[in-house]
Amino acid sequence: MTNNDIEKKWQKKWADAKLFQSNPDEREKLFITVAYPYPSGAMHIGHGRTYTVPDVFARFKRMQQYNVLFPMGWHVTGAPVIGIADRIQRKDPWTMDLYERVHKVPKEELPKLEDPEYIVKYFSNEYHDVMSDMGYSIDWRREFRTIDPTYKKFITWQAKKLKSLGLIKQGEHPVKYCPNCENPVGDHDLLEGEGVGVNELTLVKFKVEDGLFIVPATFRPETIFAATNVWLNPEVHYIKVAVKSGACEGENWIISNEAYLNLSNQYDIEIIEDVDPKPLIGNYVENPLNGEPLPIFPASFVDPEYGSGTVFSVPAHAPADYIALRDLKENSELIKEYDIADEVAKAEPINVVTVKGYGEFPAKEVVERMEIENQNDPKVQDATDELYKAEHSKGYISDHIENYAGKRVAYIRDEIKGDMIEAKQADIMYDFAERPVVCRCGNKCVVKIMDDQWFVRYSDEEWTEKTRKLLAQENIIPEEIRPNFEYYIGWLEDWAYSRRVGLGTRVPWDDQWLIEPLSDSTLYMSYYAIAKYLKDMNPEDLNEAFFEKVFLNVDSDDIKVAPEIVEDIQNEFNYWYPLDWRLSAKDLVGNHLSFLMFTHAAIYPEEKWPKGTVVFGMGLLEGNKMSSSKGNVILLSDAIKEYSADVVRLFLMASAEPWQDFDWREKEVRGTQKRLEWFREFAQRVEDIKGSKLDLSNIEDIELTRTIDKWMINQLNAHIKAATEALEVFQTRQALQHALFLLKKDLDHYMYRVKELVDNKDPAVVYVLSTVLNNWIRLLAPFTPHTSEELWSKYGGEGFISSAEWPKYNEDLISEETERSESLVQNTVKDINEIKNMVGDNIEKVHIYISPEWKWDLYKIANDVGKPDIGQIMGRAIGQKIYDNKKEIANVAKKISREMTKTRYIGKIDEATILNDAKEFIENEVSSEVIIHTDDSYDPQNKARNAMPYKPAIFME
RNA sequence: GCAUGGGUGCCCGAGCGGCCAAAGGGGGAGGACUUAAGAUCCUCUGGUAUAGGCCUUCGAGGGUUCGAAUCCCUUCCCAUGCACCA
Repeated sequence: MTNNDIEKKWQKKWADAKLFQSNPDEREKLFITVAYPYPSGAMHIGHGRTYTVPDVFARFKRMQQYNVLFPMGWHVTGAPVIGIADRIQRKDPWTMDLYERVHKVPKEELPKLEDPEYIVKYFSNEYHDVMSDMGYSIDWRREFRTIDPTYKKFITWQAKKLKSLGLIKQGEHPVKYCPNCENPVGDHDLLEGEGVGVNELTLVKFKVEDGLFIVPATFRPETIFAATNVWLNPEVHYIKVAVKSGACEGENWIISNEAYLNLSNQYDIEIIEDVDPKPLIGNYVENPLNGEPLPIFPASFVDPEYGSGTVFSVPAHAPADYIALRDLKENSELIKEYDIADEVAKAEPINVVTVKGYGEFPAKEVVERMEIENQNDPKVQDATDELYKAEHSKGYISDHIENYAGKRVAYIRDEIKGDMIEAKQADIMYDFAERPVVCRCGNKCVVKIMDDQWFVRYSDEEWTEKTRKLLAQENIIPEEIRPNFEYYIGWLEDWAYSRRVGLGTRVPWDDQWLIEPLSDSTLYMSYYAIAKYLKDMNPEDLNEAFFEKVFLNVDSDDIKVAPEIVEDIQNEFNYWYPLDWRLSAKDLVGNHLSFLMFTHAAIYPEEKWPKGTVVFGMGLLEGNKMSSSKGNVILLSDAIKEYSADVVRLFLMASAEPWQDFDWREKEVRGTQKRLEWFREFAQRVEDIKGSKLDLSNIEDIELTRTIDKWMINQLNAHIKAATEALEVFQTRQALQHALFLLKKDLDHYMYRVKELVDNKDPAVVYVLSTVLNNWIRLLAPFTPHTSEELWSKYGGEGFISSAEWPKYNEDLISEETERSESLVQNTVKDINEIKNMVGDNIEKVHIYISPEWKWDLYKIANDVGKPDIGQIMGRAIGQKIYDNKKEIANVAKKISREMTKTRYIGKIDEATILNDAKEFIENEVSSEVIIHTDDSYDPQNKARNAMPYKPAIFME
């Protein structure tokens, strides 16, 4: 039988025994969930880690005899699969290749992926199968997809509930939008411009004449104080538009024809006529902030696509403006053409921002330092980036600017913007941070303001406060990310609740919209508790009254489900809730995990609030970021075939703590595999050593006398303790360090120490090894359940190991004294060999001198004093008359003072017995005869006086 | 830029006031076993030292302390997130 076969065998046995089907009972419950996957591709080892952590924890808690519920569902709502299906339909080569080669979809299945619903069905089935192959202890009766009619009913209730609480409202919001498709577009729908942000710009109104404005857009409204002129590009097609409604109603603006596309999606504007820029050049506009007249100049760098296609010039602080002005001053032809000689001559940079490291005109400095040739030099962008960054982070408004002087640029910007909007001197517009942004249909995208969008009001103060309280009561693992949660909960603005495209549930009161997919995943852990009942019910019966009763115990005449069934369902919910642990990836802290907290805080009473959150790190593959789209992944199903589920689980759990990034390195996975094989062989070896059938449920108890045997049991107990404590807080790596690696190291050491006894079936050794194995199989069961089941059944364990009792440690069997005894032996061997190396090897006898009683007394005194204070130690030692040679006491006290910073005092240990116990071993290790002295009757070189507690003196001859 | 986390030996990574020249793995060197290879086990892997010692090291600089990889300040560098979406 291969390992894969063995694993399959146990998975079937677990399923047949319904081992992981959890129902309410008398035991203490534990409810753990992990963010359900969005199955748009095959499961890879990164996902493997995510779902193995809760399984390990669930199995651990189950062995501690908790009633554990670990369910799973499929988040299939959202837009990505729509795009994927579309690309498959178009036979987009990159997508086809990705799904055939990376996700390994069989050729005959591939065409079927044209249907988005088929995609999620296909991959959620794939996930289900791989999760089973991994041996996850999931209660599959509660499995669902988020487009199941019953689930949609649940979401409908949730939506209405939030709305009735006043937490959903309608509003406006800028989105990436394709005018051709007439739809908002997500990043995955773009051909170009993925990840490009939408920036908020200030549209500043420079008056040309009453009611007519040139409206340049800027990131830096504070620089308006230093404007010297306005730029128009003579080669650009400008138009005049009328604003038909809103705060700017009745105004006419001059913008570029290209800007119209974007701006018309944000303002209610209408084109009046074309505008020839040339006659405008040389005319004046009015600076809204200070009423200064500013001339209009020509510039070729003005991009008609960005903002409004016009620019106001700040030569002191904007490199492009500085160069454009310099170019213009040198271009007599242009000056003549537009007859602007006086104006150009007068135009000089004006300072507005003071920034450390720069003088009065930073733009001039940067341009000159970078040796920028002219306004079309690509280095202009670098110069701009540098200066914008510096002025934003370190700049202050200069002293001559009224009202704002001395304020930090970073803080004052929004204030200036707000003041100007209030005074109708400016307004807001949005534009992309980078271009181009192209929809998959091939058209350029714009920023559109959607004004009938629904929002969840996460900005609501009262709600935020309640959520903060929820957070404060929660366990967060790792604790370090709690500040992140605090930050996000405070920072979250209103969240767009509705979308136009994708799979999902309709907004109940406005069915042109779908509920945004992150918003249908904020309360669904409750659904797991009851999913097994709902599966076979008529969705039409699941009205709001039903959910109100089940979750909130609100009575109603409208409930259509039979009362006794409702009661069962309600009881089950009340049994499992609140959720004990929620697990999810790091990148969901700022949205999903926070939303979950918000929603629970809003809908449920405090006793139903979640109790713990665990956040995951990411996965690396041989040191590189894992990414399906780049093909840099290993599918979990392949890894299972190659190494077996237990090896994959073991590696994923051992290589990093859940919240750290793990790195899948083939070499180390092989190492893990060998380790597990070693463990299987070890079990067999114990039986071989025993020489008869090993029966783990019937280990003959015997009294241990040898130090080394006690030491091994001591180590076992210490490792059980450490592993247990680590697992309680999800430290899978730490737990495995003890439960596998360090325990193995100790066992290796033990076997080495007792190698002479192993052949004689020494009863103490057999007892120790059987006890170790008995505990060890159980210790590893959460991590390698299949291997543990196999060994457990093979060597006489009772029942399934999955429900066996978690090893208990005996605190009395863990003592520092025992630990120190063995290190005394080890250190002595080490010291002897070290000296031997230096002295040469014509050594026949090694004499070991043990520290006399009075030195132990002195050590104790030194320890009581607690500081290397020789005077005080001496005083007490003499007072207690521990020894009559004061000079010798002083010498030793000095040594102890130094030593005690390195070796902690744990009380006296019986060094004579310990060393005599290990005499044979030491002799073997140092290949000489060893004589252990408790006095200095034979001490030709006067070495015995070097003997110190925990460190015997050594003499060789 | 803002927020959070982090910089440790050849590499990955633990440690977070004194048992720290620093766990554990990987890699490397040597040894045992074996006809040999592999597997396994043992030892070593900062420098130096003919009696168990000494010296230097935990991004850089400064400080607190009898004592700092660990605490405080300054500084440099790296990772992640910053939203309409899984």
